Amino acid sequence: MPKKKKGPLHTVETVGLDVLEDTLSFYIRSINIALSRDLDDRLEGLDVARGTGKITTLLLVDSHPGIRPSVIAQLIMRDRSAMGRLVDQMIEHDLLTREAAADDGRAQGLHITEKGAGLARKVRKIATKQSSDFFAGVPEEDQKRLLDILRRVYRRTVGLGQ
Amino acid sequence: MPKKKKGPLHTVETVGLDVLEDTLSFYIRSINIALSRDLDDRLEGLDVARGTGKITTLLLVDSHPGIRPSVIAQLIMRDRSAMGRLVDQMIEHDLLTREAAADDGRAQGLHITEKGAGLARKVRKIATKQSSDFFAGVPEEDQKRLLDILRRVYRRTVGLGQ
DNA sequence: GGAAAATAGTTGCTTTTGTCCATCAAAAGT
DNA sequence: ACTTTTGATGGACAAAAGCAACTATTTTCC
Repeated sequence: MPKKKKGPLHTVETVGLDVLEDTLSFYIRSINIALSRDLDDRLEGLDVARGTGKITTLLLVDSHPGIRPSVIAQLIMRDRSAMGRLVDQMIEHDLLTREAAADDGRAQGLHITEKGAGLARKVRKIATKQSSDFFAGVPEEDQKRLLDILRRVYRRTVGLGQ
Repeated sequence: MPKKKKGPLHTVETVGLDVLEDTLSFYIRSINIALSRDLDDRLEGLDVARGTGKITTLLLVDSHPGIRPSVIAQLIMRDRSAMGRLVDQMIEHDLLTREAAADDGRAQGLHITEKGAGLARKVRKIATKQSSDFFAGVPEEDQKRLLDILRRVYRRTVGLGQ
């Protein structure tokens, strides 16, 4: 009979997650934390640290010149004031420019700068690399399926038809 | 020929997500936001609002009496000081109690209160309900597979053997 | 044509949260 | 005995998110 090891009853290895074991929210939340930290590390010093939406904003402005802040806000589920501040930051870092929209006096159009475009290229690589790293060991087919499901859930949540 | 509709070039419906379209982090982040807000709504007034780890803590303490704060901290990926404050809050709300661990003078064991146990029962229902609501329209089999993948990624991230 | 409602954006404020750092006590390893 | 980890606490600080109020423009609709 093995010697009784003294120590805590419940350790990280032995505890079950209760009902959370089969629940979306727990995993999503945890993985989100892990993913964010990891991304911060990978973006070290890249002017776009702390993924509060900067990455999405950067890429969207790069691929959709003239896009409006409010559109991005909806996509990243933030309110306009937060979005405004985000844009301020990025302009200070010389990643974007802001112009009045031609057709609507209330709105603005965002445009990428040279520096922003360069950064966008790097960020694209990093983001896709991270994704595939986290998927290490998961069969290609499952990856696709997972992304598919998440995409569907996301689109429904944001209020886009499937 | 259809009349040219004036309006912004890029709308929420028409923009693509660039490279993020196929990237884990974006969806995880967004869905996390949506999920958190939704959960807050469902937990309205339930003493465990704002899901910063309270839910996980509550359930874990309920199903693992005597569990230590530091173990929970690891599972929810927070540092001990944040965890301590979390426990403080929950003790104030009379959901938990804190005792010195019998076998280790530094450590504590957490225990659930009556009130906490009652809340845990409600929270379990709410959490599973939310999960299935978000999965609406996704075939059972895919749900299982998705959770499976997320579980694997999570366990690896926290540092548990597969 | 004009009043009312909706939309885009900005600003200020408050609250929450998380992180960093130092400290202290106990345990484990040498 | 000593040094090094580990568990927990407290303070200070910074980032971030949510709210509400306000301006300016546009759209709606009577």
